[in-house]
Amino acid sequence: MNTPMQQRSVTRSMALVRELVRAYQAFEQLSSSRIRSHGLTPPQFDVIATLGNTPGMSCKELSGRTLITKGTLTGVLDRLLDKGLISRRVDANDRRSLFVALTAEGESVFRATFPDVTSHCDGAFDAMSDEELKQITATLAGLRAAITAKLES
Amino acid sequence: MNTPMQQRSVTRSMALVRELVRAYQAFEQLSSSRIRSHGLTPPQFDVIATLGNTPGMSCKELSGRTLITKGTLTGVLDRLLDKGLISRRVDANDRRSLFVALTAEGESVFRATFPDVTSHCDGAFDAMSDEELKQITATLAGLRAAITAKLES
DNA sequence: TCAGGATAGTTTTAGTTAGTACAAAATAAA
DNA sequence: TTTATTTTGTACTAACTAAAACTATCCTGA
Repeated sequence: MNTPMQQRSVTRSMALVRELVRAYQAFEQLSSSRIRSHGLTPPQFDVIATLGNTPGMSCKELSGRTLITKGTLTGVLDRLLDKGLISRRVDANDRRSLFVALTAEGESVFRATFPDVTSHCDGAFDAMSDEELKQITATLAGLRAAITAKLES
Repeated sequence: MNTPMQQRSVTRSMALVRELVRAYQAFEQLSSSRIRSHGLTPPQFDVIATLGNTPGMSCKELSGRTLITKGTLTGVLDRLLDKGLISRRVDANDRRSLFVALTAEGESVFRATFPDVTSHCDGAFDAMSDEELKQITATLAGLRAAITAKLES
């Protein structure tokens, strides 16, 4: 059992954390359902969206930009390859490296899905002013900074 | 290609969403690493924490409180059973239902891990005042409300 | 009472995740 | 050059995830 003082300390951030998790989950649900309606999973969409409007990139860069770890990325790319949406070929300069790019069909999927998903999600914030969005963004950045600081300690 | 107007509209909430995701991921990393140091996974800890200080409950109730879907819960409970931390027994009143509770060892794991994990995570917000926490919580609640409203439309 | 529907939990399927180990290739050091 | 280290991507494992199908049980209304 905790003393009352410890209990109070432990509980101090609980409401905040719960709201953070809920807001995140709500957004995930919003974007995920729209993405799945296009026959893609969220990580697959993430890859398509990252490759869109680029000439392509290495797995390393793709992994860094999408925050998908390299082990996971292998499987995601496998499935996109099966669907014919990407191409994978060895880099001429560095034979360890693969150059990943959208195929013509991948490009067309990108053009069809990306604006739809982003504008749908954007619609959640129609009622907010630019100023409001800016303030919330700053609040979230501060929150992340506090958590990151603790992570690094 | 989008027209400039569409592009602006699509991009309006991007910074906000990115910060929301990052703040969430940072918190997940903070709590997850502490939980894993106790030899539990986050869902396993979630179950232990939910069962702690209760006489036990059905899978249905456990699923509702932890937000773990019932199919996933089966596997999580299997592994906690293997570790000897929970018991599962058929409800006498309703033979479809299972009554899940912590074992003595599960109770002791709860007492050892729960205060440690929550106080560690709480430490991220030491530099913030109660007032600040309250404001951020309210901001997040508003954000969630906006997203939920869109979800339901 | 008994047929149909609702409910509780498990199983199945497809996919994502982190983490570890690994092989091949590139780079640095001796 | 030969050795050592780093980097890139893949393979594999254990765990988690949602969703849908399935099984057993319960309940309700004719």
